[in-house]
Amino acid sequence: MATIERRELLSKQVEEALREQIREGCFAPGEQLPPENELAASYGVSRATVRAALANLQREGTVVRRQGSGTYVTHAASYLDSRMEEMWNCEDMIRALGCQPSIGWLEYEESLPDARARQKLRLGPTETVLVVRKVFLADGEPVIHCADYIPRALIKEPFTRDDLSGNVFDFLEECADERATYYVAELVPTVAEGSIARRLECGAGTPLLLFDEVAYNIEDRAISCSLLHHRREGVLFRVVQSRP
Amino acid sequence: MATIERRELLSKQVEEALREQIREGCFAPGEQLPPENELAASYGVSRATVRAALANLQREGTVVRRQGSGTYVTHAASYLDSRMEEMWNCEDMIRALGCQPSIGWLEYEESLPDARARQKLRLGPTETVLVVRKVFLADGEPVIHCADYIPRALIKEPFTRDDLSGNVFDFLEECADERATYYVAELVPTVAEGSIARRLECGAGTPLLLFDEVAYNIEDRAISCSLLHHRREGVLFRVVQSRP
DNA sequence: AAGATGGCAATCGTCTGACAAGTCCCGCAG
DNA sequence: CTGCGGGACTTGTCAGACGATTGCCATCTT
Repeated sequence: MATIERRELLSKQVEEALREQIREGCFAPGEQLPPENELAASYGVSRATVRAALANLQREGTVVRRQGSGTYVTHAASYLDSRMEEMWNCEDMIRALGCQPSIGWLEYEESLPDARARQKLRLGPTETVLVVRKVFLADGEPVIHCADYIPRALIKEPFTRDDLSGNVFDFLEECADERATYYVAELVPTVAEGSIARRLECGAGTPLLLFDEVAYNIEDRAISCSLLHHRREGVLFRVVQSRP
Repeated sequence: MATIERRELLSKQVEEALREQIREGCFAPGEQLPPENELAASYGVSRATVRAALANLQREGTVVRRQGSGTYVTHAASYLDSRMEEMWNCEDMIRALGCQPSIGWLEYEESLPDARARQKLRLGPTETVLVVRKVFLADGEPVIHCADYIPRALIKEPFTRDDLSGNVFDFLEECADERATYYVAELVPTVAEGSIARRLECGAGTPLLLFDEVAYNIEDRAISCSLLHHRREGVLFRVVQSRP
């Protein structure tokens, strides 16, 4: 059964098109965008649709809008590729740093979840999870230690080791027909120790950033949780906050 | 000259009202919101305005909208108070952790900026900055070491030590008539050492989270930059990412 | 009885046209 | 040269309509 490609919302398409144009430099930071009416005409949509797209770009800080004046591209637009919101998988994260991603190590098992995962995934006492542990390399150097927990009951299709080497959201779409609509990540600064220090090939005491994530589907049910230990000298992520 | 209170956009007011109702539990996670037409009627605005508000709530992950079905409050809504986007100042940050904020130490000076600040603020070689360093306490315990750099030329009003004890954005609005429209924060995991370890009263090697921030006004000019060292066991921040 | 099918109402997405509110610029009077 | 309008332009809001999708329910088929 081939997955039916949901037609994407028009406003989403316009939003992506504008973001792409900004990314490519068609509109430079500081520059004023064409007025909404012109944008609407050039994309062949209504002004309401353009406004929905611009609202999203404004919320993410890519543009600012001033009533009576116009819509302007901000400096923050130059960080479009290294923004946290784009960080839906480790490989893109590594590419955003300008490095080549690869998998350094991978193991998986089916088991009863620990208390933490059971609570995060809201599982019953007998339900099992698929645990996938892997290390991502950036230009050959280990930078992320990742542990994904997926409720076993969700997985409907048989899978191979290869299916697990991508990111967990792609795996869920393929083998569980579940789509992650949003996730909640908790950020905890920590230091390397034990097996994680060993697998990341860094000394105990190296500063790490831990992401403790839970992903939900559109029905608001937890479909996976992950522990991501990030090791990296220098900037790890950028966060842009706007207050229109 | 009293600052003229800009009338806030209607959609922004509706957005804030809805967020408040959700925060207070009038609409629980999982619950369906009234249809857009009803919301519009009950707030006395047009449906377009309600839709603009809902679009923002959706983007921040507080609600999801399903065409043909309705708008639903998500689990992520329960994290509304501990979300990173609300983190425009250290005191709120501490309050979000359930602690009482206070200032433990404060010093300031006017000086030539170091290369880092000069570059971030795009200053000429002779321009000076006001540097404010302080330590925030949560229930009496030091948790944040903060260093703000403000271009001296921006400050038009005389100020006292008290003006500096609030957050930098309030200070800028009062004494420089500048409003921060957005900021870019870079997250760096690090460990305590030297004077920062001493002022945060923690041993060298304690994991810290460093925020390297630059704030911009609506004209996209850098108006301040800050270095924030956060010390805290357990969860520091939550990030919600949605993919509608 | 159980499942498949079709229609219907509810809801969000998009369109159209208009007006209000705010900003910017330029000419004009002083 | 300076200050003051006024008009053109742009974003914000309004109103009403229709299209697209979903969920429900009655009906039909097996």
